[in-house]
Parts: sequence; structure tokens; C-alpha cells
Amino acid sequence: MGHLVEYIQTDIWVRFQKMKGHNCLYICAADAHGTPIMIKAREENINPEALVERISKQQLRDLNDFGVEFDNFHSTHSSENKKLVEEIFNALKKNGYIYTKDIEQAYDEKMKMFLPDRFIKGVCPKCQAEDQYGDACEKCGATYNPNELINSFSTLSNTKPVWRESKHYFFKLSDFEESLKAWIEDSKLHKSITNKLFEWFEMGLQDWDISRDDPYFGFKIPGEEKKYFYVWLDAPIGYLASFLNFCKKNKIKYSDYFDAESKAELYHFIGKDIVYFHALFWPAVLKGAGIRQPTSVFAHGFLTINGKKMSKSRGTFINGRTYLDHLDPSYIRYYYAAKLGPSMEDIDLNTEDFVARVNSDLVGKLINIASRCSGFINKQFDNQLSKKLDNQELFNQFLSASEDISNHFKNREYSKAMRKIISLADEANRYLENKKPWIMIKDEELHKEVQSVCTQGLNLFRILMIYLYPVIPEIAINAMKLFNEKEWRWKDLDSPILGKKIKEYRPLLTRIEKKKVENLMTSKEDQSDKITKETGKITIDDFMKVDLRVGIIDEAKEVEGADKLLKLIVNLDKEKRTIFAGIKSAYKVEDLVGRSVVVAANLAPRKMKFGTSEGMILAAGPGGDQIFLLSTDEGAKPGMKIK
RNA sequence: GGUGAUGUAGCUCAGGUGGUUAGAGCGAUGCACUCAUAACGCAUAGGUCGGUGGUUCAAGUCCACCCAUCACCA
Repeated sequence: MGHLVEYIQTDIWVRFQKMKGHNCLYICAADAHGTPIMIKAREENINPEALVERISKQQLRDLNDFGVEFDNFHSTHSSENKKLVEEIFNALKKNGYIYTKDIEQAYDEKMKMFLPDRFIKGVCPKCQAEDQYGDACEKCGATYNPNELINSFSTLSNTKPVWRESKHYFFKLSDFEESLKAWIEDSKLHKSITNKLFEWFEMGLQDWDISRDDPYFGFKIPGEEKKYFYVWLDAPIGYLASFLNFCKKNKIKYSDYFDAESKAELYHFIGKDIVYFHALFWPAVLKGAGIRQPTSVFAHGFLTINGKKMSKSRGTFINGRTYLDHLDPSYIRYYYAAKLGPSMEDIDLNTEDFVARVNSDLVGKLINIASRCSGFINKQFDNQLSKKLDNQELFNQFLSASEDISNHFKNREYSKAMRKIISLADEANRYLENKKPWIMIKDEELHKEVQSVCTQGLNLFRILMIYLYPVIPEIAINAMKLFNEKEWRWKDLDSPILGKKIKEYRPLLTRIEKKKVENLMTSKEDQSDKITKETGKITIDDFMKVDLRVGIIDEAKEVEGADKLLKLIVNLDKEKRTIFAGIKSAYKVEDLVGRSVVVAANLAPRKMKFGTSEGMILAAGPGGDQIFLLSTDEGAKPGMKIK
């Protein structure tokens, strides 16, 4: 739901621009590269390409279901991106903005890889808090280098990292201070972004490490065998790659948009957490490579749920798909619009506010206008609208809001646009209240007037729905069909629908049931806890928490001083685990070597008298000589996930 | 720890350059209405504008300090 703030904010803006008749393209790409993706793919025993493919397909489907309509959606792991990344890198190199330097980094000898700070944990050197990440302490807020951590360990293998030197490529960001300041001036960034940027200028710009060592999921650096571009170099270039891909498909000239002197406007919609990459590195990289810079960068805040940070463990995490299973996407699109402005402030999804706002504004005020007018037209006038408006002045008043509303959309002041539109809806309802068509209809002489009053009401409604089309396109399209129209553009506002037939009215949107929202808020975790408590059963999610793997016993030894334990070295393909198993009474060491077993692989390591056990071997039976190890059918290979 | 942002009615938020009794929507309460998905209309109540001190004829609005929340620190 958090990511949706951005996609919906952008989608509204793009739809608005298109309605205005502008050539506006919404280009996006799924971010594919990086260590976390690589690790996750390893865990699932698939290659990262397959994982990324699956995630981005799912992502695109969810976004489309929320009404987000891209002109192109591509991936940063694409041939276009590889080509552009290399071109840009070569240009930067040629222009003297790239150099190499040896740096020292944490290295996991067991996993045979360098460790990003987030994969190192240990005791905070300042406040002694345990289990803190390698870059900063969440308890006391101290920042430090991972080598300052006490008792540091790799979260991948639980071993102690060693320090190794490696050559890295750097981008000379420090050369760009002046040009960045000029760009910041031109791009009219939001004040809060500019503040942030100047903080960084004051600290002094440091050059940017753009390479990572093997193993890494990314693009190889030309001329290197074991070095890759850092994900944050190729990620923004992915925008260009996706656009290049779009150009190929639609026979558009890429250079018209991206030459250094291109007049096309280019805007990035991003979250406040990545301002650093988009307002500092990115314009500098483009400048250094001789490519046009973005016109501006728009940053939004995060989504909080009932005032709290989104968090899986706190049960305040809502998945987009879960939302779609329960509620209409129009609700959240409207709600976000009603809260969004141009600033980087967080917006809060408050259960009660959400229900009240949507029900009152959208259903009670807006849709209600159509609902209270179309009944008369449908039943009393054979669907026929009158030839004249009842109140041209009021109609003009609704039209005259167009410029303000346009500007609000353009400036991403959606909350102001929504406020204005809803206050007009109030006006329309007041008009109907004063005219009282339900009283007039009883008077034969006023019969005709009811038709023009309702025609007026429906035309006011039509204006408001055109205004709202960028926000709630699905509902607006249904409203458009009520008037038998094919398309709505901004310029269609001033031509009221008169003397024509409308369709039979069907409810365009129903009220949110508060209970449904509450169900959403109840986290999966809470639900599974509840099920477990009530029935003694666990959910599939609970079961999947146990990471069962196929293992092959490489070595088995007797443990001196232990009556029941055997020490096993189990091969899980990617790594070898030391596991102490209480099976001595049933198995001899020589019978164990080479046989397959089932291992609970994500069991927290446990210190025992004889060493640390890094997992558990599954076996059946009451004990004694009645212990029977589980093994696999032929074909199962070490490391395979059991599910 | 440093830097920045935010703190205005029960809830969500507006409040250029300091200026009469601080606003809106929702919610609450009362009245009215019954065309409309118990929707709409009218009215009322609700705030010492986070705290303290200062500048000023005058501060929600400027300054200082403090408190709380959030974010960033490559």
C-alpha cells in the first residue's frame, strides 16, 4: 500500500495531463538488481532472473488492478539497460569522472562474498544494544562502520566477517557541486528537498562507489571479470532503458527526448528515502555523460497506518493484493488524492477517517447527485434530458472552477483539488434541496421543470466527474457511459449534455463497510495466532516459516563425553552445517556418511556443551534404538527446499 | 549525537509578506426532509493554535530555549 502512494500520485498526474491534450508518457521499470534479490533467489533455489520476472509480473498486475496505467513497464535487467549503462559508464570514463581505489570491506569467508552493511549484525559499540545492523544502531541512533561492531557476524552464515581489500570504481561526484547547484535552481525542487541537498553540500560531496564484487546480481563492468555495477547506478538508467524500449515498440525517436538539448520535460516521481540518488547522483551522472537532466524531481512521503509505521511484525502492514481482495481501488485512489500535496510529508491511512471520508464525500455527496436526479429522468421522462439547463449561471460557476482545479492537479495539490470539487458537490446538493423536484413532480404544471432541474443536476455531476476522472477513472468511465459518451477530455467540460437520452442509472459506487477495513487491518500474523489458539492448528504461513532442506551427510563423528549425540557435517549445497543430532543410540557413524536427510535449516543456532549446532535433522520414532531418519527419494539434491 | 520537518477543535487538515470575535470537512448534538445506497439540507456546541520566555501597539504567524513525533546522516 505504501508504494501505491507513488504510483497513484503519478497516475493521477499523467491522466490529468493526457486529458488536457498533452503528450505525456508514464514510463516505469521494475528494479531488478542487488544483493537482497540475489540472496532471496538463492533461498528459493531459483535464479535471480526468474525471481525478478515473477515479482515484476505480480507487481504490474497489482498496479493495473489499482487502475495504474503505464505507457511502458520494463525491467532494469534488460538488454536496453545493459547497453545504456555501458554507454554512460564509458562516457563518464572518457570524460574523466571515473577512477578506481582499493577499499577494505567485510567479507564472509563461508559464503565467499563481500557483505553489505545490512548483512552484518553485532553489538552496538556505543550503547551495547545487541543485534544491531552494520551501519547504525536502532536503539541509540549511533552511526558507525561495520568494523566497529562488537562480536560482529554475517547474517548469512553466522560466521565472523574478515576484512579484505578490493578494487572499487568511483564516480567523481565532487566535481559536480557547481553544476548541481545550477540544476537545483532550474528544477525548482520543493523547498524541503533543496534544504536536504544543501545539508549534503555543507558536509561536502563525497565520491560515489559504483562497483560491487562478485557474487552480485547486476551488470558486469566492461573489462572486468568479477566486478559489477552497483544497483543504484543502473536503477535510474532503467528509466531511460524503459523509454528506449517504448520507442522501439512505437517507432518514436529516442533522441528527441534525451539529447542534451531536448525540450521535452522529464519528471521523476520518487519516495523521500531516495532523494539522495535522484537529486544528487543522477543529475550529476547525466551531466557527466552529456545527457539531458530531469526537469524536476517530485518526492512524496511515506504511508503510515493509523499513525504508525508500516510494519509486518506490528500488524500494520497491508499488502496491495489483500486490499484488492476486500475493497474497491477507487476508495483508496480518492483517499490518497484527498490527502496528497506537493510536500514530502508522510500521509496517514486512518481507518475511521478513510471510511468517513470516502462514504461521505464520494458516495454521500458526489454519486448521490446522479442518484437523486437520474431516477426522475429514467422513470418520468423516458430517459430524456431537457433541451435547456435550469440554471445556466450555476453551471458556469462549476465551469469557472476549472482553472483552479487544473492548477491544483498540475502542481500536485490534489488535496486542494478534492476540497474544491467536494465543495461544488455540496453546492449541487443544496441546489436540489432548494428546488425540491420530489415536491414539484406532484404538481402537473411543474412537471416539465423537474426535467430541467434534474438535467441541471446531472450536468453538474458530469462536470465533477470529468474533474475527477484522473483520480477515479473507473467510476468516471461508468458515469460517462450513463451519458452515452465515448471519451472525456478537459475541453468537454463546457458542452453540457442536453436533449439526449441517458442510460438507466446503476449505483456507481457503494459505501465502505467499516468491518471490511478492519479485516484488512488484522494482520495475517494475528489471524494465524488466533487460528492456532482456537483450533490448535497452524496456517500454511506458519508452516512455511520452517525452512526445510535436503541435506547430504558429509561427515559423522562421535562426540567425546556425549551419550546420545553425534556430530554431523551436512552439505546443503550452498554451505555446510555442523549439526548435533541425538541419534547415537540408533545409528553408527559409518552408516550415515553419504546418506540424504531432511534439515530444518533456519533454526536459530544453539550453543551446546560440545559446540554450536546449526540446524536440526528430522527423524521419527520414540527414541532409543527406535529412531528412523527421514530421507528423500532419488533425484533430490542437497539444498532443495522441502514444501 | 548532528541536521531537517512536523505539532492548530474528538478525527483529517487549511491558515502569502504578524492586524478586527482562529477556519473547513468529517464526527457529536438538535431541527427539518423523504427524490437519493438511513444519502441530502439547516442550526449548535467543541480549540489558552505543543510548552516557556522574548521582540512588537499587535504573534498561530518573527526570535530563543524546551518537550513530543518522524525522517535523513552516502
